[in-house]
Amino acid sequence: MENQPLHPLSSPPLTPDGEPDTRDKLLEAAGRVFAARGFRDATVREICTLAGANIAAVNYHFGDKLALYREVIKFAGCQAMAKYPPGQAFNEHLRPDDKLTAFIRNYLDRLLDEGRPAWHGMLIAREMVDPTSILDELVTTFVNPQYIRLTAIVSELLGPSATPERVRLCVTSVVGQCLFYKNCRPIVERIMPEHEYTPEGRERLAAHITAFSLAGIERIRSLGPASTGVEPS
Amino acid sequence: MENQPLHPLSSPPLTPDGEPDTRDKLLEAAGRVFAARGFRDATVREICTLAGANIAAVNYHFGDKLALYREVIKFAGCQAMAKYPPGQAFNEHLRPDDKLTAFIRNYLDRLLDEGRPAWHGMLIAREMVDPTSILDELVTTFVNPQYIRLTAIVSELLGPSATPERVRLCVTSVVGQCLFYKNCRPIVERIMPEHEYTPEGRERLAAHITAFSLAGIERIRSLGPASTGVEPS
Amino acid sequence: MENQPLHPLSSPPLTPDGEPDTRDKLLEAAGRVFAARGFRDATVREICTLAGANIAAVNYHFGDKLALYREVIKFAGCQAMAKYPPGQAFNEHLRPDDKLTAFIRNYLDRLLDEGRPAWHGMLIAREMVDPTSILDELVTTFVNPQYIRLTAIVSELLGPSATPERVRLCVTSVVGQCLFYKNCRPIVERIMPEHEYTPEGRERLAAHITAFSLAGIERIRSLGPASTGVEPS
Amino acid sequence: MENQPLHPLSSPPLTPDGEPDTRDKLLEAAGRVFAARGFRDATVREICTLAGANIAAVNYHFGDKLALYREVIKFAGCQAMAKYPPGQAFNEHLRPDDKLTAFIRNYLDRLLDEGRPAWHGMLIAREMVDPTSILDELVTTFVNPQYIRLTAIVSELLGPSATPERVRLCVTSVVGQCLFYKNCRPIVERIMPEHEYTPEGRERLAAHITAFSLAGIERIRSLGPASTGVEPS
DNA sequence: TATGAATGAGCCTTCATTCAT
DNA sequence: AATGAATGAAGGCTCATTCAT
Repeated sequence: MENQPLHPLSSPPLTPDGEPDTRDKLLEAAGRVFAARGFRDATVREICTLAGANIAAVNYHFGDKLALYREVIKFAGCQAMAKYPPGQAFNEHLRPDDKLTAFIRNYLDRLLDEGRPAWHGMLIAREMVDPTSILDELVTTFVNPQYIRLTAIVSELLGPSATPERVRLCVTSVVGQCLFYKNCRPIVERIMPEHEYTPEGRERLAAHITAFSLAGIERIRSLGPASTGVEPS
Repeated sequence: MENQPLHPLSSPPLTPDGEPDTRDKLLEAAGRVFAARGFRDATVREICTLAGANIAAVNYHFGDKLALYREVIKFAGCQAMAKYPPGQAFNEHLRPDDKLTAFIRNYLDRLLDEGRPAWHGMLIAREMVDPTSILDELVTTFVNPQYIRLTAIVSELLGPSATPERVRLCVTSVVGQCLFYKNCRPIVERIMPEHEYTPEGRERLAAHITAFSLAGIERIRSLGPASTGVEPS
Repeated sequence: MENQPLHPLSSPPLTPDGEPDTRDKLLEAAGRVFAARGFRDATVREICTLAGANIAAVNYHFGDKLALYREVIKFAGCQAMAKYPPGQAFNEHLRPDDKLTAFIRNYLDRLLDEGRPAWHGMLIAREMVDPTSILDELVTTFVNPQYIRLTAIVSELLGPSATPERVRLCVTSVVGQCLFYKNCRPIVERIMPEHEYTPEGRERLAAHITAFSLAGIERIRSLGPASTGVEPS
Repeated sequence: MENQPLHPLSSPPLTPDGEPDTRDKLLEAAGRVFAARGFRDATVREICTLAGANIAAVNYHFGDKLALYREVIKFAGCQAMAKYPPGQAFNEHLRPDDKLTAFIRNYLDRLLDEGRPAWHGMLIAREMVDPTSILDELVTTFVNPQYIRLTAIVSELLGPSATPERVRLCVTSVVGQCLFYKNCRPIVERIMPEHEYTPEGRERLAAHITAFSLAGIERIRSLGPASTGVEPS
């Protein structure tokens, strides 16, 4: 809510010509501004100023503010995927628990990165609170593939007798633990300031979530066949 | 982003005098509008119209829009706590695992309620994305007591040898699982539409998270003394 | 196309309090600006400035520019009718040719007045070139009653055997002669500068059109029964 | 005010080279756009798009938007005259009343044509409401010759004793009847939808106006010598 | 010769806030 | 105690025009 001006810190990606495209500069600037202010609070003026472009540049290159927003989200999503490619997370030849380890590690890396790809998570988080028409597109492109992969891993760990509901619940248990540090960062910083948002902290976090989740999944598996996945203990 | 008008559904809380205070009507209306649109997108005009008050009423009664927002968040927080009092969640005489069961149940109820107290969670979720100066106050009043209680429960389950970091990680694992359904509801509805946001669904969800978490905590406990809670694999 | 500033010449209608309403001042100013520039070229800024009001006044009092335009047209139409009431033009007890005389006189007066009611004609003329959704409303309210009256008069003059088409053609012959001086004034001023747009000139014009039209109508009447209203002479 | 896209219906006039000039395509496109939207509402972008030319083509070929407008009006005027050449209307060997018949017929044809030459009338009509500096030029080139011819015809019909004012008034009576159907078409369509804007309708209309006007002129002639053309009743 | 990226002025509208009553 | 008329800053967007290529 309290606005402080954004400074042109990191240099935008240069074209081989040595000068970055105006379009790319706008994408870069818009990414930062949208992430910092949200769609509504972000102003086209600030974006253009930050990009060193004219006020009409957004309209010329993207049509309008919303179309720019769409492009930025796609752009940021691709950058995030490019910086942290799935790698071992999608390797079918690992042991099931190693698959989960790899998945969680990769997921947390992408989620908690501090660099430019961080926009993506920020923007998705905003969509969560203020869903836009592009949320569907976002889900299809970026969320769904991850969900399918994690479902496969968890299914394998739960064994063939697991009901779909149990699989689903376990999947969300894993994802929820990861997302907490992303979504609730302001609270984490206030209530547990000792938590380290560093690569090392991320590594320890990944190890914890993996251990915790494997135990949880095993327990659910041990409950045996059930219609609801929930029995009185 | 797409705005649809808010209808005056539930009658505002009447004062014993029979006529609800203009101030209260504003609080009521503002709660709904802020929750539906966010701070920035909410307009003073809509709030006043919904409250049946004059356009200048907000400034008259609260000073300005931000001050009204503060009041609303406190107001909504108290309502949420009133509707779902901690109950057994703070009962010291239960067995540790029953304490956790009670806590998770109570927390989920408050989090996923569909009625008026839902504003509170909505507003906190917005604060998470757009932290305001009132977030500190919010954390102190509503979040901290819950955090302390859950830390105590988890500490008891982990045993005396658990490091603070391990306690903290387990606490967030529990909370993260619960919050996911609140924070990421738009995604849940798209990617797993079979999930039921009903009292029954909530009950099954609580049972799952409790079982999953108890197993996770036991596993972490079994790791034995460690400085970091993470062992080299 | 060439814009020259409008000066606050005539004082707006004062309320009994001595100070004209802002709303009325806006109506007054908008009437002049719309008439001078057309809907599109007129700017809300100029209107507000001329009215001595704030730029947001239009939005506050009328909603938006188009709604203001609607009000202005109604306002101007009522003023025009008030300044030149039908009078004898609708008197049923006159001889038919006197009815026509009265009608043409009244019509020309309203059409060619130089004062504030002139906006009305100007605005209708603009609607003719750039029809807006309010043209229908305009036709119903102001044009239709006149058309019905003139049709009655002409019918009486043509006698009972006249076909509807003949009546219609004669009506438009009368109206067309009158409107020419309104619609094509810029051409009249260039091609026949000796024409006087004065009350006296109007009087002579009315006499001419009446004489010319009565002869025309009689001729059409004398053609006798016919299916098309047009026979080889 | 309500804009609907213009479709590239008729093929632009090809040069003998086989490929229409960009300049001509612009003229063609501009004619349609200016006629449909008016000078101000027409956008250079739409004109260029419709012409399949670059956005900068207008400024390159014509200097600016206004200069293009001038060219278009001349262009359209020549086309209209080419499609409906005066023919018998300027034949000196006809009987006076046949001259009038021919003139009215030719004038209505040019006025109410539905094809490309219709732009001309449309554009002149717009000039009537929003006179531009090119109106003078327009009057000199296209209006004046017609006016002179009609004046001659009417003078002959009125006889040598007719005052200039009487001649003038009769001329405008004739012209006014014709222009009504052009200028007030939106009203005609609303108030007398049975009127047919077809070649047959035009023929009947011409016959009516001719008969009506001849009678009117004869009546004025019969009034005898007078200084004003108007006698006290 | 012709293009398309880029400009900057200006328009309509929205909105929180103020002020006289 | 409360109102409603009025304000002014700012936002998104459009459009004719320019300029380097």
